[in-house]
Amino acid sequence: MIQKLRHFIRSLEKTAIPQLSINCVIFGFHDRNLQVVVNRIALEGARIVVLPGGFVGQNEDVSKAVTRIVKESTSLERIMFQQFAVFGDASRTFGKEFKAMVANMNTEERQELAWISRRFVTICYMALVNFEKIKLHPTQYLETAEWMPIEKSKALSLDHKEIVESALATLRKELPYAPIASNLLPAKFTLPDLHALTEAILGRSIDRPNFRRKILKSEQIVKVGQDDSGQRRPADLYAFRHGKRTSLIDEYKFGF
Amino acid sequence: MIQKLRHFIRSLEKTAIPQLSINCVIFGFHDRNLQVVVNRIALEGARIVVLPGGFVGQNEDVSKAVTRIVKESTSLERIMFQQFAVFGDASRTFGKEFKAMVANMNTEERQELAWISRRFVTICYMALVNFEKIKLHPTQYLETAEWMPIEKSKALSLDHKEIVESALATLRKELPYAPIASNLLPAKFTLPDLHALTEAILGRSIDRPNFRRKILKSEQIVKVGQDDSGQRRPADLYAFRHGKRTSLIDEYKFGF
DNA sequence: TGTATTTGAGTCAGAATGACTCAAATATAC
DNA sequence: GTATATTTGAGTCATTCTGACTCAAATACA
Repeated sequence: MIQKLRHFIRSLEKTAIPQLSINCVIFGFHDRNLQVVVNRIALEGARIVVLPGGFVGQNEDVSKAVTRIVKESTSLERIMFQQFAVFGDASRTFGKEFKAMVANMNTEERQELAWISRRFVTICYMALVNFEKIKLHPTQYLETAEWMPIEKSKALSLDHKEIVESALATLRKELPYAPIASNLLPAKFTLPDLHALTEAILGRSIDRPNFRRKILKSEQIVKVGQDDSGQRRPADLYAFRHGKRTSLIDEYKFGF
Repeated sequence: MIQKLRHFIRSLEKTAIPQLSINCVIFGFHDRNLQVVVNRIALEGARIVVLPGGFVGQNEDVSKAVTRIVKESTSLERIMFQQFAVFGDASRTFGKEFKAMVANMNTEERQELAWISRRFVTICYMALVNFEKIKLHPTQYLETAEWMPIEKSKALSLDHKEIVESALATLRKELPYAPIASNLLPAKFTLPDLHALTEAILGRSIDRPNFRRKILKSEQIVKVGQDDSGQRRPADLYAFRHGKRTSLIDEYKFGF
C-alpha cells in the first residue's frame, strides 16, 4: 500500500462526506467510436480499471466535486455534465480486489482503510468532451488516465461496467433533447463525422442520404468551409449554429 | 420538539447513512390535474410542507429505502420509481424553519439534533401512482400526508419546489419512452382521460381528434368496454395492452 | 487512365402531421 | 316531450416527413 494513498484516505476521514462517492462517465468520440475515460490502479498485484471518481468535501457542492474530478482526469474546466444514476445497494463496497488486499494487512493498516471500506452510495455523472482537446493525465493518487472504447468497458472493475451501460442508455435518450453532438465534436466537422457519431450513440446504422437531408433541413448547422484534408472526395465543413437549438427533434414535441 | 421525533433522530445516528437523504415526488392524476403527495410537519409554530422523504439504513439498499418511504405515505408496495436528480449544494441543510427552531433550544437539545443539522445530499426519485388506489396516511413521525396539485407546489419548503420542477421536466422527457400513462390511470380509462393526462404532463393543449387518431393507430390500448357513467355522451373504455410497448413514440427512433 | 471509394444531391411512394369539419349521444333547460 | 349545449367519435385534406432508393461528382490509388 503506497504511502500517498494511505495519507489521502486518512485525510478524507476529516474532510469528505462519508459513504458517498462520485463517478464520472466521460465520453469522447474518436476513430468513429464512443470512448470513455478510465483510470488504472495497481493495487498490490490486482490491476483494477475504474471510472474517474472521488468524494465530496464537507464544504464542497456536489457539482463542484464533479467539476474537480473531471478536471483531474482531463484538465478540462468548463464542461457540461449530467447526473444520470445512483448505485446504492447495501452490499456495494470497494470490491473483491480491495478485499483481497485488505486480507493481507495487519490491524493498524486495516483501521487506516476503515473509512473507505464501508458501504458506499455512488452518484453517477456523465460528461461529453471533445476528444482532441483532452490531455489525459494521471490524477494525484496512483491512477493513470486513458481512453477506452465503450465496447471494451465490460472489463471495468466493481460495478463500473453497469454504470457505463446506464450512461449510454441515458445518452441515447438525451440525444433528441440535448446539444450532445456539439460537445463531442470539434468546432468544425463534416457531415460524415456527425453521421458516424449519431450511429455510434444510437448503436445502429442510419441511412446516410436521409440523415443528411434531415440535419440540413433542421438548420442546426451551417457550412463553414469548403475543404477537408481527407482521403477521398473532400467533404464540406460545418459548425453548430450559435443560439439555434442543437437537438435533433423538437423538445417535448412527440408528434402532438 | 416532540419526544417521538427526538427519539427517531437519535436512532438514525446509529442506523442510517449520515448526510444522505431520499426525497420522493409521487405523482397522481386527479381532477384533470397532476398532483404530488406532500407531508405537513408542525414544528413549533412553523408549518413546513415537504415531499415524502427519509434516510437510508446502513444495511438497506437505496432502492429499498425508496420503496419504504413511498409505502409509508401511500401504503403502496409494488410501485415503479425512477431516480431523476441529486441536490447537493454545500449549503443544503434543513432550512430556515429548522434553524429558527434550533435557536430556541438549549445545548443538550441541540446536540440531539446534531445529526440532522448537518449538510445533506438528497437523492430524488419520482413515482407514478393510480390516484384512486392510494390511501394517504401520516407516517410514523408527525407528518400528515395529502395530495397537492403541482401548480401549488411553489408553497413547498426547503428546495422541494425545485425538486418538483425537476421531476416534472423529467416526466415530460420520459413521456415518449416509459409506460407513464398506464401507471397514472386506472386499469380502465377513457380516451378523454388519457388526453387530459397527456395535456397535464406536457403542460399544453393537444388537438383532440389528432391525439385520438395517433393513440389508436399505435395500438397501445384496446377497447374493453362500451359505456361510462359520465355526464354527456358516454365514452368508450380502454385498457393498456399487456405486452405491447406503452410508449407514445418508438424508442430511440428520432426519425432516422 | 481507369477503378474503387466517398461525398453530395435527387426521386418517389407511402405515412404522418396539423388544422379543420361534422355527426352521434346524452343531460339539462324549457 | 322537445330544444340546446356539451362531449365523444369519426372523417377530410393539404402539407410535410419518412424510408428506401438511385446517381453523379470528386478524389486516391492501382
